[in-house]
Amino acid sequence: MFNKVRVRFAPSPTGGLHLGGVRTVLFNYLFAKKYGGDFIVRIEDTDQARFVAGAEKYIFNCLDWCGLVPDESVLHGGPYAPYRQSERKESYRQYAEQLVKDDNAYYAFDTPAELEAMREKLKAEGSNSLQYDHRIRMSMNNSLRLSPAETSALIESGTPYVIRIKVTPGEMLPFTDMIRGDMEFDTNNVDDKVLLKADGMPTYHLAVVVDDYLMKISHAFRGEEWLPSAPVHVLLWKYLFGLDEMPQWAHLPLILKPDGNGKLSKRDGDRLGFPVYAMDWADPITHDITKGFKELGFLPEAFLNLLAVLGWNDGTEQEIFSLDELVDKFSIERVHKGGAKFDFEKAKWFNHEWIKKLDVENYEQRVKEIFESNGITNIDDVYLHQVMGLIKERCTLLPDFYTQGLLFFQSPASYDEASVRPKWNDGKKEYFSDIIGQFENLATWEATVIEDTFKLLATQKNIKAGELQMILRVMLVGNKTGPAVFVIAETIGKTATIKRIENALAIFS
RNA sequence: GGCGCGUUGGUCAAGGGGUUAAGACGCCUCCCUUUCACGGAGGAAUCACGGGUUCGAAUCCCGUACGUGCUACCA
Repeated sequence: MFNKVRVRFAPSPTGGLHLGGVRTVLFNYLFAKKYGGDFIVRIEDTDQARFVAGAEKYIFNCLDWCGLVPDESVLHGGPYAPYRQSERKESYRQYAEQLVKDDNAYYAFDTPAELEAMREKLKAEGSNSLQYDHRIRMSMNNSLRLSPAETSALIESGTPYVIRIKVTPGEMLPFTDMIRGDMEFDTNNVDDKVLLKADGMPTYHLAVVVDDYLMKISHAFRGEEWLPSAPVHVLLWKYLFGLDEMPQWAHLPLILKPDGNGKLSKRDGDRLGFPVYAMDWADPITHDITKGFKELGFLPEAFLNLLAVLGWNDGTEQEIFSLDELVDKFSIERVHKGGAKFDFEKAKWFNHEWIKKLDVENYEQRVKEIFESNGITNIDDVYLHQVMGLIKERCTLLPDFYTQGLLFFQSPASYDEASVRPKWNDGKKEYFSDIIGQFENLATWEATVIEDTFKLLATQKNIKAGELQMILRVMLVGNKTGPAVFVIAETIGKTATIKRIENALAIFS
C-alpha cells in the first residue's frame, strides 16, 4: 500500500465529456482532497483510431470550468511525466515482453479473419463462450502452440502479432471493492485479453496497470462497466508488481437514461432535450455541436452538486453542497451500488437553488454576455447588478435573466390587451392621464412614494387600486409578470415609466 | 446465449429485524401577492414477486422476474 493517497482520472479523448465522466473526476477529486492526496489527470490516448483532435484540450477546459484543478497532468506537470499514454509506448512493451518471458503471456499471430472464423465455429458448435481463452488457445496460431523456432521465425519475418495474457483456469481471484465489498472472480470465465496491440500500443488493460504502478496510484475510481475486466487487472498486478502494491478499487454506479433503458448517451440528450456533456462539444469533422451544461446556463457549483448527489448522499437531509462541503463530507462507503436515472427537472432545481444562493457577482459577467448576444449592448454594470438582484429568484437557467430582465432595458413590444380591455373605461383612461402629471411632479422617485401617490389618486377617483395596478403592470411590462410593479417603476426611472404609460395609453384608447 | 452487478413512490433517496417507511424533485390543493416567482401549509404516490428463517422481515437466506453492464488488436 502506498503511503500517500494518489488518485487519477484517465479520460480517453474521443469526444465530449459526459455526466458519468465528470462524476468520476469529481469523486476522484473529493477523495484526494479529503485525505490531502494528489489528483492526477492522465490521458488515455492509446486508441489512435478513435482519438479526436482537440478533445484533450476540451477536457481540460471542462475541468477548469468545474474548478477541479489537477495536481499533476499534461498541462500542470508533475514528477511522473509524461501523462499521455501515447508518449509512454516503449515502457509498456517492456512489461509485456517481461510477461511473456515469465510465461504469463504469449505472442498471438491470428489474423482478424481467423479470429472471426474461430468465433463462427464456436457459435456453430453451440458454445456459450466466444472468448479467446484456455479452452481454445491451443488450437490457435500462437507461441503456446507453435515451437519457439516457429515463433521467432514468424516474428523475424515481420508477421504482425499481439501479446495476450495467459490466464490460468480454475482459480478464484479475490478482490475488494471500496463500494461493493469483497468479491471473487472465477478465472475460468476470464479470457486471454490482448495486452499489446499489433501497432505496438498497449490496450487499456496493460496501460492502466503499468501506469498506476509507475505513478504510484493508491486508489482508482472508474465506472461499473469495468467490473468484468477487473480480474484481468488483478492478474496483471499479481504477475507484474505483486498484489500488495495494487491500488484500491471503487467501481462507480452508472448514470442511466431518464426514460427507457440503458446507459445515458449523447443521443439521449439530443432526443430528450437536455445536455449530457459538461460543455458544448463541436465535432471536428461534422461540426455538429452537442450542447453542454455550461452553455445552457448552468452554474458549475450546481453542476457539481447535482452530480455528487446522483449515487451518493451523506445520510442527512442536506442536498445543497458546496465543493468544500463535499470534500468534507464525502465518503466512498456511502456511494450506491445501483445505477441512477438522470432527471433533468431536478438538475434544473439545483441550478435554481444555486442562483438564489450565490451573490450575482459570481455570474453577472456571463449574464451580461447573454444580453449582449441578444443585442442589448452598452449595459451599465451597476444597473445590471441591481436588476439581477430583483429577478434572481425567478431564474432557473442563466438565460432566464435575459427573458426576465429584458423589461428593464426595453419598452414592451406588445401588450396583453385581453387582460386590460375588460377593465378599460373612460375613468381609467382619465386616471392614467392624470397620474402622469402627478408622477412628473414627484420630487423623490422611490417605490413607496410612487405607490402612495398611485393609491391616493385611486381613492380620490374612487377606483379600485388593484385593477389599476394590474393595468399599470401591463403598461410597463407588457404582460402580467415580473417583480413588484412599483419597484419596476422605480428601477426603470421616472422618464421611462411615464413614457411607457403614454405609449400604452395611446394603444388602449 | 455466457458471466458480472443491481432492484424502497414517476425520479433521486433515508432506513440494514419491531418506524405512522424520512426528506428532495415533479404533480395537485390552499395561504401570501389583485401578476409571475419566492416563501409557507397540506395532498396523492413506494418496499419487484414467491418461498423460507423469526414472536416479528423493506431489512437476513434461497429462488424467480426485471433492469443494467461486459462478452473487440475500444476505453
